[in-house]
Amino acid sequence: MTDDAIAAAALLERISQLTRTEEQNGDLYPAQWTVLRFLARANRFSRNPMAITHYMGSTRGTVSQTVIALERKGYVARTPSMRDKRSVDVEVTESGVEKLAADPILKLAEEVRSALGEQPKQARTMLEKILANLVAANGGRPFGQCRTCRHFKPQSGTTKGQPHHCGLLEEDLSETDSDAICVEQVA
Amino acid sequence: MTDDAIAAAALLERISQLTRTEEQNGDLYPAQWTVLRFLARANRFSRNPMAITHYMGSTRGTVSQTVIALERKGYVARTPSMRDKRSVDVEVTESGVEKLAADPILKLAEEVRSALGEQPKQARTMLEKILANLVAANGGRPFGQCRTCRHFKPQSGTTKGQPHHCGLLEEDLSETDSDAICVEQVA
DNA sequence: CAATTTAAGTATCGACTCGATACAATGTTT
DNA sequence: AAACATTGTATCGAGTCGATACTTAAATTG
Repeated sequence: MTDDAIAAAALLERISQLTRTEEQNGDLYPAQWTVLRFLARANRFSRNPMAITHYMGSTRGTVSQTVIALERKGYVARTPSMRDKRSVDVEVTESGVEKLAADPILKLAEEVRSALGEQPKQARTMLEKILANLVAANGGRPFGQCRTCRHFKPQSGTTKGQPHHCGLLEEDLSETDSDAICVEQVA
Repeated sequence: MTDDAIAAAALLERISQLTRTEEQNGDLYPAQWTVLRFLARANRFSRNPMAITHYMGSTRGTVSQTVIALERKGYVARTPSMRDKRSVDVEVTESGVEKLAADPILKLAEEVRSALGEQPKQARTMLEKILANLVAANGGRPFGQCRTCRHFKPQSGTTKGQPHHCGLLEEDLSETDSDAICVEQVA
């Protein structure tokens, strides 16, 4: 009865193993791809080493090294944070954006599409559920879209400029930030 | 339209990343778990470094090191192969079997089960399709069950002892070997 | 408000991963 | 018998990863 679940877990492992070794063909390592990808999708409150650490379930030391390696390769830039002088803002450079156009994850997405035909939505829903459970079981953070957060306060169309607001950080939110994923997001 | 496929690929990546870091809590590294797990499921023609290399999509050198590390830790034993003097048979020891009882993949299986309720079969089927595509696209080997192979020749119940036979390797097959996965398996 | 505690980031260590290369020994072809 | 291919190992360099120690800055507490 639990056979299917174990088989599914084993398949998940093998798919990730094979994808991982494929990712290694290039000048970026798997962990570096993960960080670059994350930074491209994260809002401005989340583009720092600590948020990356929470996202990856890793440790500060490891993430620090990975970010330094990415900076050395020219794909990200680090600048001291204004909000918190202990912290560092990590931004994807133009070179990094170009690199992401050849993200190996796109190849995996192609496999998913050709394997599942026109129903990749089911796969997405299924994997989202598994991830949610995994995160909940390990005290991790969901990193959902800012717009779907409990602290997200949309403002009426009467105000121009920065229409939305975060009730937790007490900061205004651009449309871009609202669409991106956030460390602090709570459903 | 391709959004769901990309999202699914990203979820696959994140699930594997988080699972991976969890696996590291113990005296075995992710690659070592993969090898130990594989050896426990592989038939006798597949319990050698070269088969492991094909399974993981890795290289001989890397696998060699991982197997040596596992031997040092006492979870596998290496003996020269009779069939091919260049080759080495790698067997899981009793200690290795005990270790596998605490396989972290069982925890992932638990997440899959609790996330998907009583329909983990759909997840299994879906992931099997994705893996098949991934393997086909990269010239890898499927590592299916020996019994489902093109070269598998079941013998009638009249003969006792070794009832089945492999037409490729011209070797008799026990029930255990027939149920296990094989490097040479072809659908 | 000063003292203590907590948090963010970095540096370093040791074991491991991983591709690449080189090499020895054995199999396979020709 | 000679040329070629395959299996496994050793070694190198860059990276990963948890652990530990340390610095600086923020948050708590008295």
